[in-house]
Amino acid sequence: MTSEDVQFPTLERSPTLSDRVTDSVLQMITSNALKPGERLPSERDLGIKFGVSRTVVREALRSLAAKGVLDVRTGSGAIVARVGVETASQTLRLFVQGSRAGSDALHYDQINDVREMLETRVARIAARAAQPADLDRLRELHEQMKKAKNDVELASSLDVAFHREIAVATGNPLFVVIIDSIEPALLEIRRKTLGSAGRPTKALRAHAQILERIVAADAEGAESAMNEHLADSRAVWARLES
Amino acid sequence: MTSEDVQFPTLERSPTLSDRVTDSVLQMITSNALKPGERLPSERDLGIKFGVSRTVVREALRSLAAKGVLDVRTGSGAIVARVGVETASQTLRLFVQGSRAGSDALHYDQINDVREMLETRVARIAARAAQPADLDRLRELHEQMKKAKNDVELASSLDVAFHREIAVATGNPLFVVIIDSIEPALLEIRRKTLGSAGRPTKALRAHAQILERIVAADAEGAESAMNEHLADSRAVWARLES
DNA sequence: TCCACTGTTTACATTCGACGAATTGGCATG
DNA sequence: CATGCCAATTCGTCGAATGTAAACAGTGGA
Repeated sequence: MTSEDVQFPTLERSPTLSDRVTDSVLQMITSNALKPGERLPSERDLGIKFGVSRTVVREALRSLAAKGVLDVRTGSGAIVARVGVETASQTLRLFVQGSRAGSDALHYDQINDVREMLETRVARIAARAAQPADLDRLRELHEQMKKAKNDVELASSLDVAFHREIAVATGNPLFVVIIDSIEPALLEIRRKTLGSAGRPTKALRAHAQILERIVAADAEGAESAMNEHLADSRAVWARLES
Repeated sequence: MTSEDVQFPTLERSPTLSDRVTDSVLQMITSNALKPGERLPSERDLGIKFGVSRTVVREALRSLAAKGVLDVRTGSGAIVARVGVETASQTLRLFVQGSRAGSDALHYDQINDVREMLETRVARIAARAAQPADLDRLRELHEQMKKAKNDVELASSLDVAFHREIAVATGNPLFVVIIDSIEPALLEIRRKTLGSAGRPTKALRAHAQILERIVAADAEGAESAMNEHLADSRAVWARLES
């Protein structure tokens, strides 16, 4: 009898030792057995507990630190951390960037779909949730953009930053992370559209109106103002692309 | 004058060697100097190039692998990869989970804001973008959920999976990642609301209508059907919370 | 000529041991 | 009781050695 009817196990790409340690520790964290702020045993002790060398433990901890769930510092040890906006944003940005190539590429229209969905809703929510400090920052960014009217590069950054700040004003970090993920694409678009004649002043006017509606806590008004702004922006982009 | 109004710089503790190597390689990747599919030099060679030990290189590569930008396999080497949906979703989920505790906690209402924003728009886009295969999967999930009416646990999973599949049907991976990030929260909610009397059949009816509108490629109809479904779901939730 | 097998080489996986550097906490001193 | 110093802890980095998996190239047979 040859090996014809043997059951081939679903050959699980043998996880490396450090992968297994990573999963194990990660699961302890996600299951809340280890809470943020808590300190893990030393690398040496972990190695003993898992029966692996310290090198393996180090690589596992290093992976978790890269994911943002651990903060490991010299002399102190590894501390369970909460994944911050920066980490989440970075990963999502890498995801978007990576998805923009290849056959199943993320098309510009798809990013724009996300943007429209996000920004209209964000404008609405910001209008009813913005705190005084948020409004101050928005005003400040708007003023800076007025002054930077002739510097396309700087104006683009400020433009995108203005939109981001509206997301911050909602008080919902998820909105911030999402807008961060498409930030490079937005910046790219902005650089091109702002070069178009008359765009800077028009964009400034639109921003002024959005800001005014947010300050007035007018959710509907803020949303429709943002909607117009986006529609206009889209029109300019369509003209440039052709 | 004491140290009352001095600006304490966020003293950046000296980046470790492997952190610097990580940044260096990551920058090569984001700047497209290294394209997806390309192979990096061996760990040994990298160590020589950077003037560090192989251990340091290994930890750096391991970090990048955790971020999803590298795929390192035994015998072959490290290959630049595109960050996949799974990696992005995982990080975002960890972010959401971590944000649900503490004083600045992510409140349920905030997750619901994201959900409403996402699902209404997703339903609309899916209606005009869904492919036959997507529709098949949606129908299949719906059928399964019909059968699982009495198993709250299973029905909850299928319910959430149905919503996720609508996001998949848009063909836009960003929507999928976003819905994945709030999946645990959705599941939690579903488990509770589906326990309520009469909910299962009502949810099934709503799903049937959404599915029908998507199949009919009726964007407006799909959006409003989803809107009703969400409003209803929210009402049940509000009743349960009080 | 083409294909399958096999041995070699390359590259990662893991271990051990050692030393340096940063942090912490306790202890001695004034 | 406050201060400053020392010692223990823990991570950071290095180097060498051995095991394992994948790719490669050469060989023999059909």
